[in-house]
Amino acid sequence: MRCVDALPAIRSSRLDLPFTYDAGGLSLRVGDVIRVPLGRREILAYVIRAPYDHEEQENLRGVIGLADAPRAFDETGLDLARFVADRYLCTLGEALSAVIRGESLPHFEDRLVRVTAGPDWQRHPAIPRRLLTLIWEDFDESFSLQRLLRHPAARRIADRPALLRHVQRLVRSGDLRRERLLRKPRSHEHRVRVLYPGNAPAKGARSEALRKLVEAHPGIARADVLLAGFSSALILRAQQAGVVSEAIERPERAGEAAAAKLPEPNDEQRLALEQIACALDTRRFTQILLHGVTASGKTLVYLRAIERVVREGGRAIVLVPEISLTPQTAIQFEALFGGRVAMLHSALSEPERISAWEACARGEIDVVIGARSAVFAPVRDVRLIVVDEAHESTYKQEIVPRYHAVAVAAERMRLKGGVVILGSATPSLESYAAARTGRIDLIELHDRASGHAMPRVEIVDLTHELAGGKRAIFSTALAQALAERLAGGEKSVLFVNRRGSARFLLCRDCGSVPECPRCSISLAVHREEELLRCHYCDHHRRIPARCPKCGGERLSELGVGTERVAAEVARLFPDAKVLRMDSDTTTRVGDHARILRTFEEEGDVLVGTQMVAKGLDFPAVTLTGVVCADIGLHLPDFRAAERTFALVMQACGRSGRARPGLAIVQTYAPEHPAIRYAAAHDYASFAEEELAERRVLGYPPSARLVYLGVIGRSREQTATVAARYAEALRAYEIAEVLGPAPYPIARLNNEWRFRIALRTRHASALRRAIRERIVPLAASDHATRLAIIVDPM
DNA sequence: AGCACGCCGACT
DNA sequence: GTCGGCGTGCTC
Repeated sequence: MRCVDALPAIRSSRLDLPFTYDAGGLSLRVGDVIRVPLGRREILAYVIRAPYDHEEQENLRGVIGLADAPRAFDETGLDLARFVADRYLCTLGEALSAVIRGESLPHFEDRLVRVTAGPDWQRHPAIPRRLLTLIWEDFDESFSLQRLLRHPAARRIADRPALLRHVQRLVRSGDLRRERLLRKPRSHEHRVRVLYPGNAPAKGARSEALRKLVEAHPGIARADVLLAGFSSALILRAQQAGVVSEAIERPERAGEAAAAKLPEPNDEQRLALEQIACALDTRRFTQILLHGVTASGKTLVYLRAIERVVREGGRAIVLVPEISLTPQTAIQFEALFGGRVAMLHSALSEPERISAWEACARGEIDVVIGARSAVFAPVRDVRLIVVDEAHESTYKQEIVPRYHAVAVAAERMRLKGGVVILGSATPSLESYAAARTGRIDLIELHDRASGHAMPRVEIVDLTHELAGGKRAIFSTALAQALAERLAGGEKSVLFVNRRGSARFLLCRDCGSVPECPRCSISLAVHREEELLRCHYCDHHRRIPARCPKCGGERLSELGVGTERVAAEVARLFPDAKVLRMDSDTTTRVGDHARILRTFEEEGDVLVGTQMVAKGLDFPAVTLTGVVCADIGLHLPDFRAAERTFALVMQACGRSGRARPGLAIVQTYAPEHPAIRYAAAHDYASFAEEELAERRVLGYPPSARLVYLGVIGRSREQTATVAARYAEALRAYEIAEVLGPAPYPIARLNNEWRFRIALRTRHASALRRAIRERIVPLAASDHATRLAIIVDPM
């Protein structure tokens, strides 16, 4: 009999088993989507083992047929999902959800059809009248169950299980009829909306800028233009006026002379490229840490290395932390590789995203650029994966499947005998330690490609500065440096790693601080919106004029954020053009680029969170200030020092990229190694010292770390369950068990959270123990959830 | 995840 | 006596 193993297309932490069906005469491949019976239902399932012969097996039900859909994944995708499931302790189905573009696959949709003109109120005393009115007055005659469950009004009436009960009752009484519909999304040819210059002259500066961009890159993707900060309204107007024209095209192969467009590498870059070429030629798995100071020209190394891979018939993936921050880099790639490059970013429409993914699977794409999920792109013959800014924590996915893209990239190249390049100015200590011991190769770029020196860094000790009760945001040195730039027409960038205007509101009379009712955290002050906001859930309320506790009027705002700093600059320098960039001001596609453009054209001071540290490369910036380097330094997180070091290094790297620059770092801890060494641009010394510290404390890379989060509504119950898991693990003696202890934020969204930290040198044995002993325990506990975080960031 | 089965309290 | 609550358990 021809058997086939298939995994139900149900995303659940239960039901982790593949089922075997009778394949009949169907020819099926791994990743095909099939229709199969399961219990009394028909469901969709993914083939995870192609048909194989097996002696007569009883009770096997037959595959109904192939769903009319593109293949959901290929062998590589399945291998990577297996790796993720094993390494990060999730089910195969959960791991596959990262590999599969769910939107492009068929799915069953439950639909409800109204049968009666109106339900008999009396017959359904248990169903809220408002729900009946909603269904019979606001919904169509036929509607999807999903829509009802998501409808805001319905959610206000009852929670999901209750709504399902009510619906079931209406179905049974005959007022509603259930239908199950197989929805098939259509498959897309890879088409891209592109822009060409038109004949009409542009009117207006923005229109002119758009025309220039399109003239420089005829055939540029519309999505790239959006990302570059041009609004769709502006593009539409320019089209109507004939300044640009739009076409829908099938991307073409780039010209042969691709390499000729690239600048010549300098000596260091040439050496790096030779080493990469050697690694590629061995066709054996190699990881290379490309440690290059900011502005050392790592991008040119990437471009040339990829160009070589593609020239020899291979393909490449480029991972970037966040494309919207670096649209210019992305445009460089497109200019070089033309239609053979697929950019997976947030400005793409859903069909564009699907079509790009499918074009990868069809072999039309040589170079994929995207955020962490692009590591799963279904391209074949990948010989090189570049991870830019590889130390960034955005490569770790915070939701299930909680994978790290760098680990997945390494696994992918290990399977294929390819090369991973980890590019960074401040490598993670894990990768640096691996390079030091020779487990991965190391290439260093010491010089800025521009030839300019690193900026001079001044540390300002705020404990001295603010002695005598002086409370200012800017030290004398920073205020003066700002004044000088403004007088000289140069630009400044100020970093504050906190958004809003203040971290909390303090009553000077009774000492109380307004806290989030759902989380154990103080509410941040947002002056512009006049709101107190929780940065962890969406709770917000008006800023009170008096203390809600005691009615006192002496309310202070403590802990500065971007808003407050921007306001302070405006107060001190009323003529300065101040811009602010943080997640509050960059909610739409293109906002980053728009703010940066305004800053370049007319801005004097840019105030922002860490996000301004990337992709900002303006010659006129000669001053960067870190307003308070200590934010984050004392967090209960073993990476606190590493993060602070990286932030200060990045911040300093923004200054003086074309002229001599200055960086001022304000801190209460001037002697802290993270700050001292960053100011000296001395990565190696910082790494040595921090690695020694990690060794003593048993933190990565000296040991592997796993967090088990136990989360539930009841504080006592959650604590008890967590203690039970910890006890069970202590009995194993394969890991040091710390805790359980409350999370740094013990309550989030009305749920209590306890954490067990596990430190071990036997990671795989620990994973097995968790999988075999703790996961089943957690599955049977209804009051709590278990979150497993392997190798936390 | 669905959907059965199965066992206890309040209504026709 | 039924209806319907939700606790376990199974689905190739």
